[in-house]
Amino acid sequence: MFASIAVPVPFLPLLTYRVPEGLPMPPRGARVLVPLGTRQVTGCVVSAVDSPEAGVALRDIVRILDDAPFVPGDVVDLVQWVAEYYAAGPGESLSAAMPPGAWIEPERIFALTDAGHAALTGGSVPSDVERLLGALAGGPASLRQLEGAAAAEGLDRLVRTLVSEGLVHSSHDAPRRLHAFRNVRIAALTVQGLDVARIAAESDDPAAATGLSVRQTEAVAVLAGSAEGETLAALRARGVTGDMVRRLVARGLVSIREARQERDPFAMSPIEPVPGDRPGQRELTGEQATALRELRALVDARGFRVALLHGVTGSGKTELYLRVARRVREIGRRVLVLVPEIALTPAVAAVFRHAFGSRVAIQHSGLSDGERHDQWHRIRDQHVDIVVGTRSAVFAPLDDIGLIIVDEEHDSSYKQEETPRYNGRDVAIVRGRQSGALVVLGSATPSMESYRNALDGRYRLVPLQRRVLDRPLAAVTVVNMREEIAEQGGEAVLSRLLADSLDACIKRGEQALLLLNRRGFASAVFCRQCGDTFDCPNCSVSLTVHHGVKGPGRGRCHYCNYSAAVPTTCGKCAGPYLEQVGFGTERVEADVRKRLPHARVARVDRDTMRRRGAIQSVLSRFAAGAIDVIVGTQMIAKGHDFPAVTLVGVISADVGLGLPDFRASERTFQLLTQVAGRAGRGTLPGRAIIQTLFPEHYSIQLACRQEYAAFYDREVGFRRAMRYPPMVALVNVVVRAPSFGRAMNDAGDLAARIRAEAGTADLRVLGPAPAPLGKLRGEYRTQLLVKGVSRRTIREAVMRAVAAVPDLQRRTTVDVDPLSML
DNA sequence: AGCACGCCGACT
DNA sequence: GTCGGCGTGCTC
Repeated sequence: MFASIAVPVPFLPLLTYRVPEGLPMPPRGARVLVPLGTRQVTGCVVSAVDSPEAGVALRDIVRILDDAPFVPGDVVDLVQWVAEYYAAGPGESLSAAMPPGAWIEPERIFALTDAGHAALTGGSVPSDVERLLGALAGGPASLRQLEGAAAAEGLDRLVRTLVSEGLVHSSHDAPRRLHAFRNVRIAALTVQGLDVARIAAESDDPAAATGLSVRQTEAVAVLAGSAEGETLAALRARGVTGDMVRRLVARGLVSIREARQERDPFAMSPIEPVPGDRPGQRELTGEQATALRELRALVDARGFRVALLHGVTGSGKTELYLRVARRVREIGRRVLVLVPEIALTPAVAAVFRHAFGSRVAIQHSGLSDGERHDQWHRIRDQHVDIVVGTRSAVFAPLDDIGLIIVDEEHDSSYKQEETPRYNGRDVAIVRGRQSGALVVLGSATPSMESYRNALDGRYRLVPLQRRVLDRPLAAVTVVNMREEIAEQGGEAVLSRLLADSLDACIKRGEQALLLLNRRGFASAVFCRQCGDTFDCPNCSVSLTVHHGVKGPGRGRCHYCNYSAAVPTTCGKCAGPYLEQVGFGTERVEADVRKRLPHARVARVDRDTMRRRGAIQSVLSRFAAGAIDVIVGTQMIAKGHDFPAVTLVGVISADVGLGLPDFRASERTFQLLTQVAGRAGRGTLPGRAIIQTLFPEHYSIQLACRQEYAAFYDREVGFRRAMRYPPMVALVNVVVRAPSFGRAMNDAGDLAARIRAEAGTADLRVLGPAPAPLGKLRGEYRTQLLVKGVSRRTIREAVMRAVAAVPDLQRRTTVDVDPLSML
C-alpha cells in the first residue's frame, strides 16, 4: 500500500510514501508523520496509490496522526483545485486550509552512540567535542537543549560532523500533543465530599463536625455551591489554594478532571449590532422583497448558482443576507459568509451572531492562534451552522453548504498576496459549484469580472437600486485642488470648502470622516539644490516622513520597515535646502487640529491601529459621540455604519490614479463610491466633498453621480482596447535577482521560453520590464505579463518554462489573475 | 522552506 | 591552516 502525500514545503509536488506492514491505509485528509530528507514533517494524505512510479526509493510513513479525515475530503478537492489554478504547490496550498497547530514538526534528538561513549572516555578529543559529548552522556537532547550545555557558536555544524563520524545518533522525538486545545482542571466534590458538605452545612460548628480545618471546610462549602465543579483558577480567585485542593483530593473528598476549554473570540470582545438597527425585523422594501423571493427560490432549488446582488450603499444588503441565510437553515443546510476584513467590519459577524446565536463561528486573522484553532475544530465537529470569516474561511471544514455569501465581492483583500495567491471570491464560486450551493456576490460597485459575468447571463443579476427608507444619497461636491493651490499657495491639504464644512458640521454636533489613502506626514524629502531624494536603501521608493509623538521625525520605508532620522542637510551636496513634499494622514490630522482646535480628532491607519482591538475602541468612542472627526486611510471606508456622520471628505482622490496599474480607475471609482455612501446613513442628510487635481476624470465624475453602469461601459471599452482583464486572462510573472542585470537577463530568457512553449496558442508575453517596485528588500525585480485566452495554456507554458531553468523556480513568483501589479 | 554540501575569503 | 559566509541542489 502506498499513499500520495502533500507536505508543507514550497514547490514540492505530491510525494509517494509506503504504508508500512501492520498500519492501516490512512484515510484521505488524515495527517501523517513522514521522513523528508533529514527531517520529519507532517503531511496530509491526498489519495491512495496502488502502483507507484518506478525510479524513486520510497520511504515509510512513520506514524498516522488521525484515523479519520482531519481535513474533510471536499476541502482537499478544493485545495487541489487552488494548487493547480494558481500554480502553487499542493502542500503550501493545503496550508491555507489548515488550522493553527495542525502541522506538527518533531524536533531532532541527538544521542551518544557506543563509539561516542568510547571517544568520550578515551579522552583524545578536542575540548569542544568533549563538552558536547559530555552533555549528551546524561541522555538524549535536542539542539535547543544542547545550546545551554555547549557553546552555541557553530553548534549545528559540530553536531552534524559528529553524526557523520558515527559518534552521535540522530532521531526525532514523538509529538506530545496532536491538537492545540486548551485544557483546564476542574475540581468537584466526590460522593464522600458531598456528605461532608452536608454535615458541615447542618452543623453549628462545621470544622469540628467534619474534622477538617476551618479553611478546608470553607473550601468544601465553596465547591458544594457548584454541581459541575470549579476550575482551579476560579477557586484560587475565591481563596482556595491549589495546596488545599490537593489535600482534599488526598482525603478522597474532591476529584479533579480535565476538560477542554474553548477560547471564545466573542467572549473577549462582545459585539452587539448597532443599536436602533434591528436586523431581521425591519420591513423590507418592495425591491428587497423581490430580491429575497428570487434568492430563496435559488436556495430551495439546492443547485449551484451565482447571483450578483448589486445594491447601492445603504440599500440593505445585510438584511437580505440574513433572511436568505434563515431560509438555508430552514432547509437544513449550512452557510458560509465571507467579508473582506472582519477585524474592520464586525457588523456582519454581530448581525449573524445576534440572529443565530452560538452556532455561528468566526474565522479571521485577527483572532489569536488558539481562538482560530478552537473555532476551526468547532466547525469540523459539526457544532456550527454558520461561518463568518475572511478569505481563508472559504476553506472552513463546513459540511453541506447551501449558501455562500461574498460581501463586498470587489474588495481587493479577497486576494491573498502570498502563495497560494488565490482570490477568496473565486474559490468561493468553485466551492459553491462543488457543494451545490447558491453563491451570492454582494457589492455596490461590482468588480468588472463579476458584472461582465452577470451581463453575459452566467450570474443572476439581482439589483437593489434604492436605499432603505428612501434616504437620499449624499450630495457630492468636487473641489478642483489646482484652483485651491492657486488661491492658497503651496501645498493645500484642506480646501476652504472642506474646512468650512467641517467646522459647520462639528458645530452642529454632527460627525465627519476624512479619507486619505496614504499614511505618514510627508511622502518624500528632496534637496532643492541638487534634486537628491531621501530614499530607502533596500527598496526603490522614497522614505515616508513620520512624526510619531514628537521630534523632527523619521523617514520610514513602508515596504521593508527601514527607518532613518530625517536629515537637516542633503546627504549628497550637503546643502541645507531640504523640502518635504506630498502629505499623508498624519499631516491631515495635524492640519485639522490646527484649523479646528475645538474638534476632537482621531486618526485611524495602520500606524495608530497596531494594537489588537484598537480599531474597536476608536469606533465605539466614535459611535458614542466622543470623537468628532476621524482621519483615516481606506480602513475607515469599509462597511461601517455611522448614523451621525453627515460629512465625508476625500482629501485626495488622486492617490490611486497615479499608480501604474490598469485597475487604477476601477479602484478609484470603487473607493469614492463606497466612501460617499458613508455619509447620511442616519436620519440626517449627508454630504461628500471630493478634492482632486483631475476633476474631469471619469472615475471621479461617475462615482460622484453613483453611476455604476456608465462607469462599467466606459471602463470595459478601455479594457477591451488594451486587452486587459476581464477581456483576457492575465498572469504576472516576477523574477527576483541580486542584480538588475541578472533579473533582466533571466526574465528575458524566461519570456523566450514561454513564447516557445506556447507554440501556436493565442498568447502574448509583455516584457521583461522592471517591476513597479523595481527593488524590494534588497532584491531587484523584473516582470513579465502574459495575456491569453486560456489560463490553463498560459499557466502551463509558464510552468514548463520556469522548470526548464535550474534555480529559477525559487526566484520566480507566478500570479494568476493578479489584482495588484506591485 | 530546511538542510547538506561545497566553494571561497578572512582570520589565528 | 580552519571558520563560517552563502550559492546551489534535493527532498518520495
